[in-house]
Amino acid sequence: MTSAAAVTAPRLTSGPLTPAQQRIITAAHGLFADHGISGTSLQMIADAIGVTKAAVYHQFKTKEEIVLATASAELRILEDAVTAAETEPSPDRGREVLLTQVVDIAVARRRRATLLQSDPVMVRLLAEHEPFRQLMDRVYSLLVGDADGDTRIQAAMLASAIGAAVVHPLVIDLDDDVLRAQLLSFVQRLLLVPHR
Amino acid sequence: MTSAAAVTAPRLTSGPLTPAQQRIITAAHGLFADHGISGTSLQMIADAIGVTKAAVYHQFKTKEEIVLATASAELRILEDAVTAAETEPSPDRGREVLLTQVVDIAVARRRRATLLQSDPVMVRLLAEHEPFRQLMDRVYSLLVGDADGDTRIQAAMLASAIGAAVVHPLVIDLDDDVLRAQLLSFVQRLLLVPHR
Amino acid sequence: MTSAAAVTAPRLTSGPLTPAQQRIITAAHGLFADHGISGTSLQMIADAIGVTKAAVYHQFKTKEEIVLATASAELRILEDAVTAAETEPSPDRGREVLLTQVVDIAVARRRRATLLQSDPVMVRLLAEHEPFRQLMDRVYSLLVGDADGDTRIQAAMLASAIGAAVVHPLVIDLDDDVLRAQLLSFVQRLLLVPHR
Amino acid sequence: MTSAAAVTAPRLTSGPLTPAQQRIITAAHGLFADHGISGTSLQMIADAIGVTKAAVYHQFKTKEEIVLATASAELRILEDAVTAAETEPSPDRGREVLLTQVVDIAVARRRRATLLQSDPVMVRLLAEHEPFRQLMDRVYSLLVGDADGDTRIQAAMLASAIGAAVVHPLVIDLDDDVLRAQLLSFVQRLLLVPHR
DNA sequence: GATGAATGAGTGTTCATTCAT
DNA sequence: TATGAATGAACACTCATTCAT
Repeated sequence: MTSAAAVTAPRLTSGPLTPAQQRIITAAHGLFADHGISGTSLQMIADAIGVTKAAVYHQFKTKEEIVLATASAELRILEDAVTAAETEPSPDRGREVLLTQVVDIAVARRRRATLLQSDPVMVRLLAEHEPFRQLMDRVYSLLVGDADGDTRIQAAMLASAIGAAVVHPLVIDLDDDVLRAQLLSFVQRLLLVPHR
Repeated sequence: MTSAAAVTAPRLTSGPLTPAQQRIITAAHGLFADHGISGTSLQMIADAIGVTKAAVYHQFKTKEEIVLATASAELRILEDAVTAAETEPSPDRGREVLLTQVVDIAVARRRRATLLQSDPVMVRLLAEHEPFRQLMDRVYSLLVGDADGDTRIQAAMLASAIGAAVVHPLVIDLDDDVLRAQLLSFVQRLLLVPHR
Repeated sequence: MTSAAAVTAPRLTSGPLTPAQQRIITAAHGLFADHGISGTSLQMIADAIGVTKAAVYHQFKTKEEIVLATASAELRILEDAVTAAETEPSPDRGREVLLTQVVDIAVARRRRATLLQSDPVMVRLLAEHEPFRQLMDRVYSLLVGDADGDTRIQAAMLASAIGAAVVHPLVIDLDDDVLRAQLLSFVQRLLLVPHR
Repeated sequence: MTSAAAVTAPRLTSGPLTPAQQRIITAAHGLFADHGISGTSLQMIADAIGVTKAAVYHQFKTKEEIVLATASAELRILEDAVTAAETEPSPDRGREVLLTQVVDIAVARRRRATLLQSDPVMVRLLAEHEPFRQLMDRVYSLLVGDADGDTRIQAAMLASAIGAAVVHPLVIDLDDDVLRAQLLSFVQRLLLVPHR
């Protein structure tokens, strides 16, 4: 059932990026994370990779397209995790698999990942773009499923908390492996241990 | 000890705001939350309250001052909670008092609160401004104390979870009381359940 | 009947222009006539009157607004002629009065007038803006009335001849009075000589 | 005499256009008529025929060359009419033949023809390019010849009026044959019937 | 307290054009 | 023949900010 959904779910993006496009979105992503999307100009992106603004525009028709491409690059990784989780037989296992993978992704990508959750421009874009909405629907469906109210909220909080926690000042200089282990332990404790 | 710090800690802002200033930062805060700080122009703020740009400049010398004022308004509430927590005799009690209050604040103010954590402009401002840094030091000191890595991650998770969870799509339409109860439960489980 | 229409007909523009706005549209009109509307940049307009682009934008929100204002200035004169013609008791007299006045206007303003008929940007603007469309309806109603195809062509010839002739290279250096007399003669012969 | 001039007059353009070039100037002409020359970009032209900008540049070295080519295509038809008129023995007959043909051309090509008279870019180009100037000299020589002042102006006005009238809103949906017949009748009446 | 006018530097985007392939 | 990548200059427009009134 869950696996059936995975089969028909549309992928996020049109095609692979050219090396030139890759360089642009890599630079853009870093700048977006540092200055916010609105605070990042195309001039800054162009300067960062040593080309002209017009050259950037040759690869992407608009700034929005660049933003979308950075989001896609990030979300494609999440999509794979979701697809994997959807093949799990039980909702509980699916939820656990997804959160475990989310921890991995969040820790591994740290700073970059935050962009997706926090920047208002990105939030609006994700809310408006159908493929993104569909992916988030699948995520929520996995997290929430047929769970009761308490479990729903806890799953949502956990997902958010993981994303936000990995960039928190208190842990910013922590080793990746230590952080990942700790987070996984938290997830299991909070998700699985029944709440008295 | 903790209370001693509170005595000498400098307050966040110069003085109370005039009604005209209040109207400006109220409008600004809403716009910042919607479009980000970089994405909000003084023209938008002026339009939102029906005055001219120059009138806004009459109240605040720069845009940064407006941003600072919106942050101060939010953080002053947090400061009171911190000050209260610092008077508690035991670190454990202090932490609990702080978290309980923070949950209350976060739930009550919901959307507005995110701004402080997420917007890159705000993050930079908070990192650069001494009074903000001192307040955050007090917060972390209360949460973490002289703790090891595990506890730090715990605290980061707590802070992040509270901040992020209250604006999560899955809980955005939840009743305030339900959300507050859930968050408190979440906090307690993270704090109390021993970690093997 | 005709006069009744005049009473209710809406005027073309909102209000009188400030001196600063006047300077802008005067300069703009000349540049539009020389380089076309698309061929005239706001930089050119700003340079022509010795201010910055931003100063121009302080007076008019968009380039289109400037174009509209130049059109309005020109058409307001036409509107007065139309209003006068509409008070004439007989359609024939109304037509004659209008054409006589239009000849005067066209000759007096010469180059500037062409802009309205020829520039594709202006043509589109006039076609889209309701007040302009209404004025042209009144003009055509006066010229054509409930006439058949022949008369329509006659009217089109008249309007075109006047508009086009005044800027024709062969007459461009002609004395105003001579040109006006010729045009009037032309108009009368088109109108009076019966068509077999 | 008039015919002698025709023999030595240089033709307008270098040579016949390749099919690829034809497709380009056909598309360009339509776009020029709709958006003006300044308002038409090479990208628009390339898109209109489904090739790349660079492909267009492979056929024409500059945008000006495209504009020139569209003008040439139009003016070559006029040139034939002029050449025919120049073989007429009497100036009066020459004038009549020319205007008759101009009516035919103007009606048959309608919208496209206006471009030549109205667009400021085209006007400048025609004024600067020697072959165009020579053709216009021949036209004016035919129209004006040794005529007196009145006839000169009338002929000029007629020529202009015909060009402008065929695209006038009042006649835009009229049948070509009806329009042509009417215009011819006007021309004969105004040109030949003596003015009392 | 507030306004209108102005500015210099920037925004995202498009321009005509070139050139290696 | 045609393309894709690139560029410098320009485009319309907005920015935060200043200042005389």
